Amino acid sequence: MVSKTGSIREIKKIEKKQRIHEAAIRVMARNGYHGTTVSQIAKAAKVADGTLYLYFQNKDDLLVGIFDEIMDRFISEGLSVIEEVADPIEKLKRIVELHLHNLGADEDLACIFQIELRHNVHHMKRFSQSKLRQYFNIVERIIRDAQEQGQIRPEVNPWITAKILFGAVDEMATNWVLRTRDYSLVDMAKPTLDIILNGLGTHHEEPRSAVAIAEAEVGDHRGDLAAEAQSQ
Amino acid sequence: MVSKTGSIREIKKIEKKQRIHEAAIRVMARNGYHGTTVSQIAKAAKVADGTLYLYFQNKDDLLVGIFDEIMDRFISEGLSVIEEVADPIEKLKRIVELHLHNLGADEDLACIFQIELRHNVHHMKRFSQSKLRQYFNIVERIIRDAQEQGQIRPEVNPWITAKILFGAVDEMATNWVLRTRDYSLVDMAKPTLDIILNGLGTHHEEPRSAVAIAEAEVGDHRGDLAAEAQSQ
Amino acid sequence: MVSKTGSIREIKKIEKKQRIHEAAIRVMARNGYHGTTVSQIAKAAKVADGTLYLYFQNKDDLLVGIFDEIMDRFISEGLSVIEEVADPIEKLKRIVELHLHNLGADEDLACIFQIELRHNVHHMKRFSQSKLRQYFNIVERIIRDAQEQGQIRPEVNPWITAKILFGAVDEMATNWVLRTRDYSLVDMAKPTLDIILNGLGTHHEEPRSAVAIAEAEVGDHRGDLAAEAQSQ
Amino acid sequence: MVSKTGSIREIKKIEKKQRIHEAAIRVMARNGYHGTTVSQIAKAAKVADGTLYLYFQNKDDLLVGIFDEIMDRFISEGLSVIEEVADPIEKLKRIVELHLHNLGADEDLACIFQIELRHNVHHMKRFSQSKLRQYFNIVERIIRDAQEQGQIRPEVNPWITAKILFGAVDEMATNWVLRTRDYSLVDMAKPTLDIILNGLGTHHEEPRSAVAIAEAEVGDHRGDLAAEAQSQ
DNA sequence: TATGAATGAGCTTTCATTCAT
DNA sequence: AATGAATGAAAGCTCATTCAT
Repeated sequence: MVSKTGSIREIKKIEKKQRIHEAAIRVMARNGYHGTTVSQIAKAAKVADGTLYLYFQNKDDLLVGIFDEIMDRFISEGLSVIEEVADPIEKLKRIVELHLHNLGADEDLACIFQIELRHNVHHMKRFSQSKLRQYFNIVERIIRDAQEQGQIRPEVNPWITAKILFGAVDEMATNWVLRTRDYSLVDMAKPTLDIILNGLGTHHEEPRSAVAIAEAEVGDHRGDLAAEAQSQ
Repeated sequence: MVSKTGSIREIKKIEKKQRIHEAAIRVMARNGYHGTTVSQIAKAAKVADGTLYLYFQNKDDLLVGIFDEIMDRFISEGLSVIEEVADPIEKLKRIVELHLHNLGADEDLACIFQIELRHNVHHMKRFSQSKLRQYFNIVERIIRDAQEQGQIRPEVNPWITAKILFGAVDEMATNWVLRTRDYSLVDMAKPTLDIILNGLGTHHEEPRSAVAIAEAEVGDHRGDLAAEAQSQ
Repeated sequence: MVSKTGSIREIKKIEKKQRIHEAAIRVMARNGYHGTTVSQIAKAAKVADGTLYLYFQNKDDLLVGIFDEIMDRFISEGLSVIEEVADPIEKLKRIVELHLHNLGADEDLACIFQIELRHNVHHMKRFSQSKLRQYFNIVERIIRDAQEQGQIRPEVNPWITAKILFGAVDEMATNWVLRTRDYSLVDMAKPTLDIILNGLGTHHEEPRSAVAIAEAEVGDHRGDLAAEAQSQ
Repeated sequence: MVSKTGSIREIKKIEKKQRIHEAAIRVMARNGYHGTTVSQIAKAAKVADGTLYLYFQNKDDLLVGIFDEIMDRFISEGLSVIEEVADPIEKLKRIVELHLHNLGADEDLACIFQIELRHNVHHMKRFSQSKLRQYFNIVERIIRDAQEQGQIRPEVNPWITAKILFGAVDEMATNWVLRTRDYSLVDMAKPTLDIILNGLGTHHEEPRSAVAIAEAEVGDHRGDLAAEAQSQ
């Protein structure tokens, strides 16, 4: 009576949970949270309606689960990425690029993350607390480090700065989702970083930040970008 | 067949429409769009359920109507505000301040604007098009003017810049709504503008904006957000 | 204070009642009783919604009023028509022709009469009693006369006979309404009468009834009719 | 994913659909289509309101389903009945008898069939097309056969004849429903057939049908309808 | 573990009718 | 007599959730 294949079953269980997650993301990205029925998700995941309730408490819990999964992945990826470099400014760059890269790589996921997860105050609060707060804490830590190293003006508030950075990046992502994704989201990282990091910089020491220099390398692509932006 | 009291009735009609709008904002701010029933709105507006449908096609149209009303007010106010000054940088500052002032003055309105109006892709698209596009066009226009006058670096993309500015301000507003509004929203205008305008600026003329200097005076209380916010 | 124009007002009142009747027939013929709102009728009659209730107790009463009006007209016309001839068989012919002529002359009226007035048991009962009973009584009386004069077999039951005649004529009318009225309804009178009167006749005295002879005069039109019928 | 008890469930499903049909017929016969709520039908069928929608798309589809079911049964019964005899006239007699027998055996069904299924033009059209057309085609075919065998006058139009026959039978049925069914409906078959078949006949071979002779035996009780009807 | 038929609360919306003007 | 804005009861339908199999 003792299950000898416990671990295999465990894997299958995780697989099925994952399958339901994936299905939910696909269906909800197209129909929205309230426009999607539990039956639709079940059908897309190729399980029975009732089976969903073996893995999730209710429809809402499913959405929350998706959020937590996304955030866990984002954070662990973010942590490993910033470990690769020592320079705080470079860390910020990498985080923003990863953020936009991840969303830009999965349109449905981006749609869920930018819109469906925020469909009411309750979700928004949950969204802005817990996991997202970790994200902000990491960013704030880096900003403080940069301030200590004289790369960012000492007088700016790290919390506000993190908000501004996130807000700008978030707006880029949302806009990309709503614009039927007809341009590369990750390409928005550089111009965004240019402006904000420049705004944060201590310009008297070094008139142009490392970012600005890196940006300068992009060179003539800027014209493309501007053209693209205006063609929307 | 002709109404003798046409004008009076017309006024009453507008008043009632306004009353329903107000009621909807109050109730939806607390319960969310899907958590609010038409009956609840009707009761809050002190009209019968059916009366709502004399003024709005359906529940969704009611939300759309609120959005249009808000945006019309914001835009007309914004236009009159930027006419008062000639300097483009000053115009941007005033717009941001007005934006945060308006939302900060009505918590329920801010909640509707920041969250409920965006509860699905359909609304988001409507939100980002039409009226909001006017808003962006105005901001872009000012940015271009500032570039021509040498106040903003010529190489930044006005479209992206407008997005960044809006994203930062929007994030400030959303955060304020989710944080149970325990600090002054409009006070977020200055630090936000400081960073972004600084990032946009041609730093050789004026190394530090007046805002940055004012900010610097606040000193070292940066750890405490509320203090920071209120100290502005 | 005494109305000197009482009679004129009375006329206007009747006119308005008539106008509402007409409007109701037009609108209901297209949308059906339940598919038509009181407002639609009011608008078509160019009166306010509330005005309808000055002339009718409720929506149902309006339909009943239409029925009574139609029947009164049909019966009075029928009575005057049968007075013009003495022969009972000829009377029956004239009644059937009048019946189909009246309905065939007004498509909307036919639609109301054949379908909307019968939309539930309650109306059907009212329909088959009162006014329609007068109609049947007249037909039965003529059938009895024809039996006394040896034109119709004495053993047939006048009540059943009247039902059969009405049923056949009624089916013709209903079919015409449903078939988008692409043929002449009154043309159905002769072949219908041919079969039924022939079935009622005392064929040993006169192998062909007067009707059959009259019908023979139609001659070659029969081919047209058959062709038309089959083309449906 | 595969149901092990598929066949049993399938049977139960059909049974439940049937149960809902029955319930709908009972309730609608008393209250009419518009006078009956979905909840009433569900309660009568002893299922939940929502269960109805697992078997029918909407309230209207339920009515349509009933119609199709009735017609399928009528037509298959009709086909088997007319195969039992070779004589076309006898076939017509049997069809009419079956028609009135079926309706006369279930008062509620008759009520639905004669009245509720025809409650607006849309239903009438659906009623007169599709299934009912099959019925008419069968009757027309028999009439043509009878014409070829010299039993029905060659000059009568089969289409019109079928309409007259149906109209007469239909009126009998409707009248029976409205008359609180205080006599036997199937007894109306003989006198109806007597008149119409006599009207269609080629009277030189057999001056009087067997039906007419049988009818003649009833004698002089013709004043009393019930007696007449029951004496058949 | 998995199923999916069944549930029934709860929603939006309609519209005949009223009544203050 | 005429108006038409306001009413609110009432209905059809959906769908998250349950539970017998």
